[in-house]
Amino acid sequence: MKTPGDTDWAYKPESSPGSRQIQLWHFILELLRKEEYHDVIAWQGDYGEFVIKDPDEVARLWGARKCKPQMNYDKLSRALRYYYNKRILHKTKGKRFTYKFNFNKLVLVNYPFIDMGSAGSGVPQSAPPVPSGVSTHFRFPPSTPSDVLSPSEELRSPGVFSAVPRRIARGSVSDCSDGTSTNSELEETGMAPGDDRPADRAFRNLLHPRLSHDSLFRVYGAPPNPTGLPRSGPHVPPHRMHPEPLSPFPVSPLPGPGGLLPPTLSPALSMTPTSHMPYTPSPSLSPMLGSHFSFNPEDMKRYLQAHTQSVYNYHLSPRAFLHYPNIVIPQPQRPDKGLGGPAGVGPHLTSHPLHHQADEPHLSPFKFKLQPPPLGRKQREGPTQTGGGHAPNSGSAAASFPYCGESGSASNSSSSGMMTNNPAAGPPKIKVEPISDMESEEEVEVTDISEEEHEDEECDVFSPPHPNGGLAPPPNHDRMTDDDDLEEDVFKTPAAPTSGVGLNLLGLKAEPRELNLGQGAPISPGGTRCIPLKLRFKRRWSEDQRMEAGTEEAEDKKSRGEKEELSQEVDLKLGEENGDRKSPETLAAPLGTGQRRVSSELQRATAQLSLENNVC
DNA sequence: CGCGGAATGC
DNA sequence: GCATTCCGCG
Repeated sequence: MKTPGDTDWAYKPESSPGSRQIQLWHFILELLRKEEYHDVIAWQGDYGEFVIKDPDEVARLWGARKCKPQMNYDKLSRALRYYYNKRILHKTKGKRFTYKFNFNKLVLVNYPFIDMGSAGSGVPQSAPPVPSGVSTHFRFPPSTPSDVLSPSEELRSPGVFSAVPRRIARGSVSDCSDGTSTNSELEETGMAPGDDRPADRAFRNLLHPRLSHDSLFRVYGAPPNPTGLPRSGPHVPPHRMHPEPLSPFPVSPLPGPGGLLPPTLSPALSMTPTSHMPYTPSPSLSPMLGSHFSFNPEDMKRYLQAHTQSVYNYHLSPRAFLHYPNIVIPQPQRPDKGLGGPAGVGPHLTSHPLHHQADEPHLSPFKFKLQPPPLGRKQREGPTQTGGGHAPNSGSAAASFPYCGESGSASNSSSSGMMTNNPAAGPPKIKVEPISDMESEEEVEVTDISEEEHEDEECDVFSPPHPNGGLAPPPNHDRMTDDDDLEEDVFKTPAAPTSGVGLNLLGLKAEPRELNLGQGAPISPGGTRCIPLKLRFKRRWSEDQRMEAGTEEAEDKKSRGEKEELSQEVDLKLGEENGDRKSPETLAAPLGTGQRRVSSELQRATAQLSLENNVC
């Protein structure tokens, strides 16, 4: 059902300016971070909440940007509304023109570097939706200093957002020229000196530039509580939090030996140290998507370890491991709340740096999923003209959005054919969003940034305690049906490889394997039998789900929930009834308590791995 | 105001 | 995919 090309739209960097036209939410973010526009739109309220003070103006600006003179708030708001389903935004009820970014889910994958609030001054403390209160900027932790890029090199690149533009007057709409150059208005090449604080600036430069195009990596930590409100169950150890939300730089912008990454900032990210990830994927592949992936065991091992560490330390979703069927993922136990552990902050987006050597910027094939595709209306339409040639990198202004690159191969996709005829095993074309977790994540999801939401439900309407809790996914049917083939392919490939590789991998996984779910599935060496692997994964996945219950929004689809439901949905409902989320034990129950023990072991194993590999 | 379906365009 | 444009409904 899915082809590499069609599943990733949400993950691709393309959703950001540069490759295609700017998206509304990007634009909004852009405006939000500029003081010049604080009169028209500004952060307000809790994290992510913003109010459009002057709808018409915002619409005008938007229209200008898109060269749609006819734009008006009504239309713009429609577009905004579409984001509800995408979970990028939601409406703050009761407050006019007030919306809120769903930062828990949305991870600015594409724009992690966005400043939410400004740099200079503008940001209202209340507003900075920025995670971790750390600062008002999104940032992603550099892997290692070296990795981070040489300042010199990066300095020149103006972040699109970073600058301080001169504004575009309302009239300046003129620049419709673009079409592609997304930022007419922002063409600030240089940043306005005025408001950039050195540190700030340095930081930005540090972050964006190069890394930006691999935006895939960044993530953004979930913000536990930017507002500083006391929370009963803080995920973040106090000492890790930066007290001053406003301060863009609670920490030195320059990565120290340890890099920014340290838990301090955005644990969310797993940008594991590059040094650990010499994993070299095949060209364009995302392990999951690609039909093939070639890798070298050693790298893989390192990668795995690094990742494990990340997961372990930061609570990243182990799901990320799903990409590597041959590997048994140690599953860190999710501490029930009390353990805030290192992870503390939230988390959640994991990335997989796949590039190789440390000094290289990562261009990762991994993609993050922002959200499951909206169910959209029925199932109309079929023309998927994917590739439509985007006229992307027109190089010219590239300055602003350095990304572009990638997408090439995959994105073109060939998907169109499939969609239309999609034989689809079961439901013709139904997407099961609520449980997107399972369905879609399986293919690509790496992210999921919202794990800790359960503790702060107040902040996100869209992410109530997860009903999914009770769900006990069938080990192997149900949703496995149609992706099977593909999955199989993907999974198989790596395993099958000749003896050499295969063995190595086996060795790698051997250890964890024992810990893994007891007698999960027999696995044969050489990968002859791949199926088991798959099953194992499924299982793992299931467990994962339970462990992370609470994560996804169960309801997100509110109304939609009633529409088409699959049996799975029913299960979800069960969980929903119960106001509070189930304890892990409860959740685990379906699978057998034995697993819990296993988890512990896994945890230990993971820890060991971490230690061993704890290079950074 | 705000919502969301439908059609349409790029 | 992502709007844009219309539009009826509450």
